[in-house]
This record gives sequence, C-alpha cells and structure tokens, in this order.
Amino acid sequence: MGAQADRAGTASDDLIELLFFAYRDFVGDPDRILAEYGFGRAHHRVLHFVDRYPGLTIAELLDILRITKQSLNRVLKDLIEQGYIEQKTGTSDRRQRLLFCSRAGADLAADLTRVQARRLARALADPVEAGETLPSGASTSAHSFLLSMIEPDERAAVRRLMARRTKGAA
Amino acid sequence: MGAQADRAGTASDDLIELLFFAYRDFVGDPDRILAEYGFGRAHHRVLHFVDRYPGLTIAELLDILRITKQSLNRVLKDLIEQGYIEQKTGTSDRRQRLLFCSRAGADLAADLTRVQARRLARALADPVEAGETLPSGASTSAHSFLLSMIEPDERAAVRRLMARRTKGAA
DNA sequence: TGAGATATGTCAACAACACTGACTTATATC
DNA sequence: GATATAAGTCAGTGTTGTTGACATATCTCA
Repeated sequence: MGAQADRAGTASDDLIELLFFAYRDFVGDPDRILAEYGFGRAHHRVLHFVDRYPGLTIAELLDILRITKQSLNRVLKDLIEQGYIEQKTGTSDRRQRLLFCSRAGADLAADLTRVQARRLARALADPVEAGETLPSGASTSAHSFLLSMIEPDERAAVRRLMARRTKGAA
Repeated sequence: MGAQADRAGTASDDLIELLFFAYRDFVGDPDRILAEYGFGRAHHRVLHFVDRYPGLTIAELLDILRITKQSLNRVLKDLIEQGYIEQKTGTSDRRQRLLFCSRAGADLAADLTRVQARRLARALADPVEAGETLPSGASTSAHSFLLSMIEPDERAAVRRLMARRTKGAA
C-alpha cells in the first residue's frame, strides 16, 4: 500500500475526531444563548423536542432523551415554572401530560434552532477548501449519513417521530 | 412553494435532530466498554487524543478538550495511576509533561476506536434505504462536511493537529 | 544573576446533569 | 375491585464541568 493509507482505517479515524470537534462547536452556539436564561443543554434538548413535536408525552420524551424521569423532571420543572412549556392533561388518557411550548418557549426554541441551522447550512453550502466538493445533494447525503449512524434498531423509531412533523406541512 | 418545503429550513432542522441521535449512539458504543474499566467519557477523550498524538503536552490537551486543568487532572490522574498513560519530562522544555499511552492504554484506545470506526464505516458504506445513495466519495464528503461544521477560526488548529498524524505514515 | 513569565499540580467549594431506589397519586383496564 | 400504567417526588450518589487561590519547577530576558 502507498504512503497515504498505511494505517488501517485512517479515514474513519479522522472522522471520529472531526465528529468530536464538529459536535463541540455545534452545541457551543446554543450554549451561549442558554446561559443568558440560566439554562443548560438539558433544558435545550427538552425545549427542542417539545417545540418540534407539540403534545409529546412524558414517556415519549423520556424515550427520546434516554434519561430517567427524575433527570427530566428537574429541567422540565424549570421550563414550566418559568413559562416556556405548558402541560395539558391528555384527552384520551387523562394520566398523560401533553407538553407544549408557550409563545416564549417557541421563540426561544426558534433562536436556538436558528444558530444551529445556520451552521449546518453553511457547512453544506461552503466549498470548504481547495479540492473539497460538496455536491448539490449535500443535504440529502448528510441526512442519509447521519441516519445510518443511528443504531439500526432505533432508526424506525426516529423515522416515525420525524414523520410526525412533515405531515402538517401541506 | 410546494407542500413539502412549507416550513423554512426544514432540511437543516431535520439535520439538527439527526445529529443529536447520531452522536448519542456514536458515543454510546464506547460507553459500554469504558464502564467495564470504571471510566467515563472524559477518560475516553483524554485516552483518544494521547493515543493519536503521542507526546502531547498538558497545555495542548487542554486546548483540544476545552476544559480546565483541574477537570483534566482528575481523569488524567486516574489514567496514569492505573497505568494507561505515562508522563515524560519534556526535553527542550523540562517544565512540560509529555503524555504517552502505555501498551495497555493503546490497546484500550484501539478497542474504543474500533467500535466507533465500525459504525462510521457502516454508515458510509450502507445504501441506508431505498432512494438514498451515498457515492463512493462518501468518506471525503463526510470529512468535508464535518470540517465545515467546525468554527472557522479553529479549523486551522484542527488541521494542524491532524496533520501531525499523517506525517509518519510513509 | 535575578525578576518575571510560563507549565504544571493541587486544594477546596460548587453546579449541572446524570444515576439508583423507594414511594405516592391518579387513572385505565380487565 | 385488583392490577397495571403514567406521572411526580424524595433522598442520596457519581461524573464532569466550573471558579478561585496558591505552590513548585523551569525558562527567558534584561
């Protein structure tokens, strides 16, 4: 083999590291905004999913975030007390608590989404550097790549969740 | 606009979420191995970078990880005491502590890298689903995409760091 | 050589966010 | 009415991050 590819798995090894750096900066953007509100990443995640999937139940949220109900409750309580998220009793099952963003919650969620979407859009659009090319289908490729990174057993659940959103668009 | 793209930024919005799920599973793999050793993610990150860049100094490591020296020291101490990482006094500057993996450290790092590289390799190779295609240059595209996700000011530093590794390959 | 900068190590306190285990309340289901 | 389920809560713990203060060894430069 040539000098370039001497070490096995070099390509993937580089990606491991790039994923670390990329994710670090990706969550760094919202961190600055959240700090102004006294919130952390845990609050962000809750706000994000409630904003995108209004009417989410506690159980569904726990399944998405993969944390315990005690951990969720701590941050959810903050968000509710400060008026960013509202609870409504389920209609078909009155044991459930359906979660919704208030106007303020939706606004904050939009701010957070904006900075992250901006970084992503730039990353997909920029020619980056000499020799690097991201074809017009970059967004589709990225979508496909990230989906494949998800544990196979759980891809269906993620697809199902995300399909909820696309529906109401027509 | 059509029914598909009603909401502005839908593509990027989906990617935000997929990045969350993908990263969750990506770090989940090593977590299971680390737990057997009583280590956490912080230990993983230190071990990873010391393994890949032997002779790294404390200051360099702090710059990469973006944590305080107190935080680093806690986990670094564990790794040194348990024989996974070794320190050597710098030659040109005797104040510096150059970090190296022991045999055991390199073995553990290799185990951790293996599971993550496997997931990445699969994600780049798999046709994922009907309609989705990842061209042969998938690895290059992913590399380019992730690099573009990094804060522009810091890309040079990341490139410089990663260039260290490629050198010795010939 | 001596003053000051730099690299590292360490002590103490604290905060965010995760965990386990145990228990309660309200509601649904059979 | 017995049992299961959805959610809320109390108490304790662990990891990983933070600040602030200070110690030690070594380098650099006037």
